[in-house]
Amino acid sequence: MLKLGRMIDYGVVILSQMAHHRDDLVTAPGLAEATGLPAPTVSKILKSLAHSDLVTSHRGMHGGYTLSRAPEAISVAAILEALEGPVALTACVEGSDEQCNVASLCPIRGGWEKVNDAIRGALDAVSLSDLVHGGYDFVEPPVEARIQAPEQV
Amino acid sequence: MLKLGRMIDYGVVILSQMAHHRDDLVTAPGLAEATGLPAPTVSKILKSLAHSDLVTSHRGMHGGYTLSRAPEAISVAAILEALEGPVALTACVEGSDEQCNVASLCPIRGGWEKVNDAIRGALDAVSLSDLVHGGYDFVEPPVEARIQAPEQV
DNA sequence: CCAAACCGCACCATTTGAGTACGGATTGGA
DNA sequence: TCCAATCCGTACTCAAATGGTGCGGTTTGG
Repeated sequence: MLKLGRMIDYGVVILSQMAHHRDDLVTAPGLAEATGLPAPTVSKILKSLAHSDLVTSHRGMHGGYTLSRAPEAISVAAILEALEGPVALTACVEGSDEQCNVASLCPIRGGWEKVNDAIRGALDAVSLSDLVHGGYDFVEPPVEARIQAPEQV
Repeated sequence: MLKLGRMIDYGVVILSQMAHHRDDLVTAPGLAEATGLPAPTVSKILKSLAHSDLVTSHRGMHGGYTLSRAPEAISVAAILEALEGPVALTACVEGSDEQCNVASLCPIRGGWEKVNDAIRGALDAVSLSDLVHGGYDFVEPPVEARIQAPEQV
């Protein structure tokens, strides 16, 4: 499967939305309404993004968030690491000493890092603006048309 | 994080072990003992691998498994798909119609497939023999030295 | 006819992740 | 001076996916 969490997806949606208000200061509730995502979740994601300096937060009464960099300078890898930590395919790979008990006999560990790297590279090559495809004007849909309605069936 | 399940890891260990007994017919319990992985799990994994024709099963009394192809011809992507299904980073990507309720406003969907593809490519470029690194002779460790002991603290 | 192996399902438990809630800190305006 | 809007951070709960196990069945060789 190799699926990544929903947060990443949300993050991209939020960021792409922000990319269209590049100069404005957008608030978390505002983004929630604009995207149709649940407000607390949006807030949570924005905080994580702020920690990685993908967005800048402004506190106080007329606070909000702005993009820290141009959309072209934000890679999928960066978003991924901001929201779910570094890429680590298996337990063996990252900063684990004896996590992988099979590791002693596991000649593969080094190999995984290779795969790990290949994927990170692929992820790093795609930017936010690549995702929104450039020249796509983000048709503002009627807000009430898409409440969250998380899952069905 | 983008981590993939333990099954993949186990699968690679098992397959690499099999690669060293290319001509022999190895049994599931035998592999379990050789790798230190729990026997039922090994059996389960082998069954999945057999479904994808990565290994061939031989039933009956002196049954067992053999590799179906050369280790160089087995990609990480193949193993991944055998054990955890196709690569699908987000809910939007694969065969979902209205799964992604945000999809109507989501100009990103096409973009994800691009990322998806990049990753699949990266995964496809690494073969089993790349992982075991060739020329690594898989030092047979003392069996009792490594029970599973999944996690600690 | 029996034993050794694979087969396939269904089941349980643990872990992970998503989502929520609440109290706190900061800033600008009334 | 006070208040309201906003971000901040932690902790908690709930649900779903994952890993792991068990059991009855089928095949095949001795």
